[in-house]
Amino acid sequence: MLGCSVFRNRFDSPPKDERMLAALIESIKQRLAAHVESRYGYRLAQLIVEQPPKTEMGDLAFPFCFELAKAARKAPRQLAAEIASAAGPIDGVSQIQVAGPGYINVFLDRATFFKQLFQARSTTPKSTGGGKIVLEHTNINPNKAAHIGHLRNAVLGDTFARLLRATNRQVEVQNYIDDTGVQVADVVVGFQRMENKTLAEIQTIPGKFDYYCWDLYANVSSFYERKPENALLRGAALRHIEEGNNETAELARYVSHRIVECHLKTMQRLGVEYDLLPKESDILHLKFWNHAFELLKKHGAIHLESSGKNQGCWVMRAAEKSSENGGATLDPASETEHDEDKVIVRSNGTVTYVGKDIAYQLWKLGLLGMDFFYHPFHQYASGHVAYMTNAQGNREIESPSFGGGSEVYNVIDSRQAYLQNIVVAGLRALGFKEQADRSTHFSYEMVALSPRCCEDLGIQLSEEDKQRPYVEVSGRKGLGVKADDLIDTLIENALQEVASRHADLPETEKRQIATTIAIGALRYFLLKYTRNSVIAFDFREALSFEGETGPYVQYAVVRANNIFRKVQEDDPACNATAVRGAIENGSLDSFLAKGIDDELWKLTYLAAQLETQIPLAIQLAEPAAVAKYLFSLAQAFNNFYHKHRIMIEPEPQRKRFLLALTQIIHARLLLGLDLLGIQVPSKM
RNA sequence: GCGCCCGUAGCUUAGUUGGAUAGAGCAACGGAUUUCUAAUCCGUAGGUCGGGGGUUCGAAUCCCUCCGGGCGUGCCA
Repeated sequence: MLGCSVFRNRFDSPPKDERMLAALIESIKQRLAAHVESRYGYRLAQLIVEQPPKTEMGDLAFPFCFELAKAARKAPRQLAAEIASAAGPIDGVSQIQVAGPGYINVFLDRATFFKQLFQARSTTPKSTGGGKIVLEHTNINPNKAAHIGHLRNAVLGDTFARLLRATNRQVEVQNYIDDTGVQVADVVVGFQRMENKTLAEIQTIPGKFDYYCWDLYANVSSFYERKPENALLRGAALRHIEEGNNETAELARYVSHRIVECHLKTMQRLGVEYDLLPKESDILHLKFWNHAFELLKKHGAIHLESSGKNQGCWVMRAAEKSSENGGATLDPASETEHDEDKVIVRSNGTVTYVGKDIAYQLWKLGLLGMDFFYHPFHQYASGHVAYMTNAQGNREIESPSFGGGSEVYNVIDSRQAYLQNIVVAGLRALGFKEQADRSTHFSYEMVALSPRCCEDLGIQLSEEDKQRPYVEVSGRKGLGVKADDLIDTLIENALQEVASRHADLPETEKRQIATTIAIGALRYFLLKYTRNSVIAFDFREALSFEGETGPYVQYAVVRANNIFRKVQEDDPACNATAVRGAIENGSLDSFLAKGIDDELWKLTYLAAQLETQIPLAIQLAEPAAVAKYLFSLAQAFNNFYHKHRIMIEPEPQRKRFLLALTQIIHARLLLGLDLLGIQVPSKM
């Protein structure tokens, strides 16, 4: 379905160096640093490399002469001139220039670079070592349908997992199921007390169960407000669910499992899959918490409060949360002022979510000395199986091993930063300092609704809310855009476009193309914003297929495929094998030696940068960096597409060169999109 | 009150961890298609980077302060 078959095996020959650009930069850096040290006796603290503002000024810029100027007591520009003339020659570098007030600008050998880039098999540097990474994302309360906020979480987490895996890291994706929380309890109360339904009756509810519960959940709030005694039902239900082995717990189990199935289905539409679904109920029933509780008590990480507002609770104190060694060094004078304290165990003996989360985090890092049982829960079309935890089972039956990660990323929205800090503080208090350092709260801002979006949805806003830049999504109020609705709308819109362009295609193919475009649009939309930017959701922007969107990038790939196909139809000798051959047997050397002009070099160099963008995106934990980069590459390619008609290019060598460049870009766009979880349709 | 985040063009935003002339998209206006399909491209216009002070060769980026907005600070999650 992707690309045309002729070009599929274009990277058959072994690569010279998989990390060609990164390796080249590294070797140039080392050369320059060594030169500076030997000549000026100065060791540079860090060697910053950047890109000059214009291609004509060079490919790499080194501003270190400004730093060196102080130590060497010379003008930066003079230093730069000395170094530029004395540092060469360097492999892969054609010349070194002095620029501006003292930059050292390096020009790469374009012909050599182009050939190496063409032959590079992989554009992702493989990291060495590093154990398993446990990546937790999605974590939707199993009591209602997924909404756009959940989609942002899942797409960020899924994309980050893809990026890590692309660099050869082992990643285990976990989707935590809070099946014993208040939100599930609320829906259970709704079924039992508002609708008076038995389990058997609930089982016969047809259609989208998550949608049914979405409405029910929204109505429970007003049910609680109606009579004070109604509100007491929640606590009772929660207690029954936690205890297990009763009718309420059975009902909760059915509801949560059926909704988890709905969530998996929704997420699969976006290409998001999981390895493990750990359930909170299993953490409780397997006494993970009891064990963690003992550890916390033993290390003095939590205290039983004997007076004040938290009397009878086990709390983690503010001082302990920030304490490095976990020792309680509280000022006795401030004993009564504990606004920052966090209750871990309530006075009725039940544990809060954070407490359970500490136990879970310990297990994820292999520090608990306990394990779940597992069973296959869901098999994907790919054959991949998502396992679910169990509170009982047979250890003899072979199941994959889960947990015990050396690093943990928790994809959780930024509003929970306080709680995430407490979880990490808990690790520190137990003496697991290194593990605490390797636990990352992968935080992101919420998806809110723009006032216009609320209008579109027919939601009445108060005058106050209308003045706000955005309105928060609220599952409790049923205020939000459901994920499946949004995806359906996107597909319908895309289908209209496809139908208008390709009326002759069979219906199933039209729908398949529309779906690929819709998912591409949605994933890109959720990824193009950096993590700490609030997305004020707006239908017009989310449904757009033009400008900075997923379909724009997909379109560039489709165009490249069209070039390959058309050119070969027109000139059978000009196929992928011939192009590769021309590069490898040196018959293009004379053309390349004449020089790749600035315009085409700029494009080549941009295409090479995918491999530096990936580690950057991982280091910053910022998938948006890859999305932004791909858009700029697609944009540059579209410009190229208009300027150069490859099919009618009369000069054979130039024609092969342009095709080779198109292949280079096509391969990077395809790989980059795949890392974002975006596929490319056969036609657009 | 305290803590964290944000403020860049009319709107939505990026900015390579302090570098050269702050980039995009949308919207607006003017152009380009008998084409490797225009879900595209080119051009025009639009910026006191919230205000002020500081740090230094150099600040949208770091520090201080003020203004404006958001989130958190639950025996909810």
